[in-house]
Amino acid sequence: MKNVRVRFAPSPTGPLHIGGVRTALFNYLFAKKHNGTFVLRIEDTDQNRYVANAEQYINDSLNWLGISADETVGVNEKFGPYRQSERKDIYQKYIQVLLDSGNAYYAFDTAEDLDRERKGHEEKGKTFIYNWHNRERGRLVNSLILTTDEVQKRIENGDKYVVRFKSPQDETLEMNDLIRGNITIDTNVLDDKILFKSDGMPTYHLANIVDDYLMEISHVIRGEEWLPSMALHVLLYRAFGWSAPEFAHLPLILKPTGKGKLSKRDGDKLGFPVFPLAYTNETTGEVSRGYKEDGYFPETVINFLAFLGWNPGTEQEIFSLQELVEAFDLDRVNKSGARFDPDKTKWYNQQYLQSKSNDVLAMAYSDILAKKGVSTSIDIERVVVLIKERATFVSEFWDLSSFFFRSPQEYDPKASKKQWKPETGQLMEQILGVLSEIEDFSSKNIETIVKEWLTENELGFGKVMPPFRLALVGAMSGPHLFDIVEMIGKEEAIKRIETAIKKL
RNA sequence: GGUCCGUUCGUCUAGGGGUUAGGACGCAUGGUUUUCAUCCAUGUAACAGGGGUUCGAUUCCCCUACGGACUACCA
Repeated sequence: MKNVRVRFAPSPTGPLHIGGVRTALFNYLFAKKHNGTFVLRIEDTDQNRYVANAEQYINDSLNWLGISADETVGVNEKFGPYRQSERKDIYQKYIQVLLDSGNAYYAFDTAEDLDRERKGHEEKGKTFIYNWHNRERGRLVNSLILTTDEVQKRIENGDKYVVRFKSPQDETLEMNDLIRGNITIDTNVLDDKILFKSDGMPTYHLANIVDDYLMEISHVIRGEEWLPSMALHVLLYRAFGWSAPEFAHLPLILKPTGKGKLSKRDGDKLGFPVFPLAYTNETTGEVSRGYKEDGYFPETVINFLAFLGWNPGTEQEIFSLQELVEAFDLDRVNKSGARFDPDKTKWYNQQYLQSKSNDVLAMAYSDILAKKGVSTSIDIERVVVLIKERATFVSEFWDLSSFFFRSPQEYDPKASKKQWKPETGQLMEQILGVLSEIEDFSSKNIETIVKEWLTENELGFGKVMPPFRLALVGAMSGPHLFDIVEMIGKEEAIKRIETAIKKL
């Protein structure tokens, strides 16, 4: 494939949803697979919805995931500027081209008039389409109906106007989508879309086509919500006399349950993030959780996102970013929407957590301990070795290992009732004696000696070991008991047993 | 309502004219661990329905149903 250039073109209206992140990822993978260029363009043509910190958020998210753009604001600005708000004069120039060639026209209809038309049609069970059906009826006010003089007068008069695309009549458009194949559309059902707004800004449609052309975009990979606009876009390329890029429309990410596409509310309701990074809405102060802050690794997010709508056709499910680049292929992207499954994301994180080296995990855990104000002489890495296999998130480490750093604050009531019998105290007194005499306080040695003692005295394992664990841990869970004994040391072990005897 | 797109286990999906329709998550059971978790094994469960085409259709075609997107001077 020659000179692949793709773009991710979000509008900075808030935090980047994982659906958007997935689109960015697929663009990135496709670009890298073909030694191409991944462009990030900021589509900020809607001044009303603009959110100041959103652009930074987009960059931070892509950086965290390791899929930063090759070209964007401040980076290799070969075709800049990369913010559409800074390209106004360019659009002005190109809309004039369309006006001159008769592919676009001025329209003076007010929003209220159009609303009335829509409602009127609706009441009659009809659909209002702003195109040749209505152009000639005289109810619309535009340069196709008005004389040149009238148009001129209105503009000079300062009348608000928009520029609309003049869509062709009676034509069947055949288009190709890399994922969906042939798509046919009758141009008679097409709206004469607004290309230029009365505030002097282009709409998405115009800006998008002009920029993709000028930035030499070869493949447009975007969400399925754009499929209905594809005809307009193809027509625009034709009107300009440009050859259109290839299109690929990605399937949507759907709610885990119920109807519709994944939204922020689903995350709130079911308890999972829908954003890569936590985000604070500056006006409402509302905080949305993020995958990063929830303890997911960037590899996890990349991996599960890649598998939403794509698969390699093999049984391999764990892919690094580099492996994804090699395996990725638009041919293997699905057509239908994928329901989001939070359970599977956890499974991915567990897989990645297990594959992390102990010192890396120990470092992450040290940070958590420091924040909790826990200081210890215990080797954190040794703790990590003992607990990591039962964890999905680093954030679970504390609950899995707090007993290494401090004696039990309380005893699990259910376990106490079941394991601590009237004669248990006596047995624990005995084990105290056994422990205090052990010189080589290593897990193996303690285990051997305690087991010998149990056998010699014909004591049941089930009578001694569970309360022993309860005394040290406070619950019936945790790593191998003798590993815990070794780790906390003789003195502490004895202390904990004494406390348990008193308390239980 | 209109237009377009889609439909394989609960979920993500593989497959594709003749298969015991495969894998993963989840769930269940058993084993390991005299704890819990992990791990391992096993099980659970699907081609939306109806017509064609064909010797044969889950696979190709049509219809219906259902789902989704779009239908803004938002992207």
